Amino acid sequence: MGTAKLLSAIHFRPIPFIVQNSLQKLQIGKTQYKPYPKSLRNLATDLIKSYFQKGLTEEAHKLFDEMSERDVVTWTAMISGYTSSYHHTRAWTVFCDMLRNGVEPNAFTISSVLKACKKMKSLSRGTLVHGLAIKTGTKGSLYVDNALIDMYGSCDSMDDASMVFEDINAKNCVSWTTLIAGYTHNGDAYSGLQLFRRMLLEEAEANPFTFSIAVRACTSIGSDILGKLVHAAVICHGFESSLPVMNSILDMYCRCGCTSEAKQIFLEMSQKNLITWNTLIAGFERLDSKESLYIFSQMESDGFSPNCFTFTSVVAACANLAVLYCGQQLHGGIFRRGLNNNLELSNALIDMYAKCGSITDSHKIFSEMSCTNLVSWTSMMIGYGAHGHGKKAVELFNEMVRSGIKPDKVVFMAVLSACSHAGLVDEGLRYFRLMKSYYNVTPDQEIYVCVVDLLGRAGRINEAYQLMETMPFKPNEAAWVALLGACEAHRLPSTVKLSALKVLDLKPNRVGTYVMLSNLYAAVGKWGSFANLRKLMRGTGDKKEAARSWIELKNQVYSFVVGDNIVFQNGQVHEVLELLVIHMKEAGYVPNLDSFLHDLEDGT
DNA sequence: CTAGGGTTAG
Repeated sequence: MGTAKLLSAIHFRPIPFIVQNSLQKLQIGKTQYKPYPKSLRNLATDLIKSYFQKGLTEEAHKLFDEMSERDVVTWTAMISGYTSSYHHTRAWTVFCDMLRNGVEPNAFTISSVLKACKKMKSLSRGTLVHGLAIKTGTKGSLYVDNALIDMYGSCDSMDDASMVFEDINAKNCVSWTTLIAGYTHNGDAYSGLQLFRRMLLEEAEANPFTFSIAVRACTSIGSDILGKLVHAAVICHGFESSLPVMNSILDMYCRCGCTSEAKQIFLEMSQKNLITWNTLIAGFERLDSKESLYIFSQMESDGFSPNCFTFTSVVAACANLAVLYCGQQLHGGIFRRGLNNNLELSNALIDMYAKCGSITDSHKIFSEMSCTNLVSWTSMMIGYGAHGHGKKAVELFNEMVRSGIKPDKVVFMAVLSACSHAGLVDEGLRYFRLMKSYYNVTPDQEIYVCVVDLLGRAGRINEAYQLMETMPFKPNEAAWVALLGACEAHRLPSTVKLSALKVLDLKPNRVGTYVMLSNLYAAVGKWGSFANLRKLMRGTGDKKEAARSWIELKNQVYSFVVGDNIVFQNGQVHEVLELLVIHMKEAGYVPNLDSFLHDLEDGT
């Protein structure tokens, strides 16, 4: 019976005992023909491999258990099967069993188990295997050495990775690429690029893999200048035809903010795939959300079908633009395509609905998710915070902790900001203390700014100022801006002046600060200082953009600034705005017209 | 039976 035939027979309905029968039948010939046992094992190994490829790990395990004779190849097939199907710990267990059974590992085994160590991020086990590789003489095989580089690189041990690399006398392309990737993934992209340069100088053979990781290194540094150099090298080596390489170049230009370069590359690319479109759409979501929606419509008319990556970006674009109707339409498309179970996409939808003002829809998505992660909870809490439901955000935090998810820095920023906007000062301060003492998260500068804001908004300016003095950082611009806003809101002219001057010291061109300060001078009748400051402001060359508001009405977004005659744009918009003003007055809102008057005098 | 690369969220 041929292997192929046997394999196809069990393809759809794997029944191990049938296989076992077949194997036993084959064993009849064992006494007559010596080579049979070996081919028998080969056949079983082929089966194991085939089971793993189909994702049938249990079947592979059963067959392995039923085998009377196993050689290195069989053991290795199990190890590499488990490793490539994300059962790293089981791969390790099999490896240990193998050693206990007295089977000596070969180069195949060692590189497979090193991959498992890499996935487990276990430096201790990886180092153990390194020693074993030396003992068994398998170190020296390029496969083993390259796997060692990769393992050390993934376990944040770049010195060891580099040592193994330098020890190889016949380095190949994989050796170079793996080490470059190691540096880049460890946040040391400069060393990665330095190595890449050395590689080109030594005229080692580079392939598309090498170039895409080099481009990625430039992206993580955020340097389009280096990126352009690598791009030139790509052209010199004739890898412009490689789609992965061009996709990473496109990503690099997007993330470095080079809008026109990104567009040009995209237009010039002779072949594009879904990843190409997704990269461009994701890039423009960050740079120009409106444009990313336009690109999305082009993609569909170009015959590409969006996947969850695509939708995640365009949903985020809707969140940035606060266009609810558009977001709802996308949500419909997501549902039709059955993508509504994707974790990242659901997280983006939570954020979108919250930013578009529909917090109930955010919660509906959140509550219907089959699995959630830290980001899901955080998005929901940020949504509640922005809608003024500080209590709900805090409740959610406690529920999250109870469900066994460990909070990180961003969650605490969400809690603190929610407390700040809901006036839950003491609650916020309690979490700030627990953050260090109980959750073991070290507060950074951004967290301190949140707490300054928390105290400031509540009018506890002195405490806010004290915290700024005692925090382990020199107060940055953001901290002073938070204090400045608080002082202004609580009408404390002397502290406004102090903090405004501090902000100007740290960021001389911040026009908003000049505006606040000049309004302050005007309020106390110091017209001379007021005029001086306004003059200074013009000298900064940084113009304050007029504050823009917008309203979405019947699938159309209308934006306007002070003084726009909205009746001309659309009578209905005007009506809606009038209604809003009535509601606001009913709710007791008294507009602050202090600064408004001065702006009129200034003629702006 | 063995090694390296391209797109997603707070």
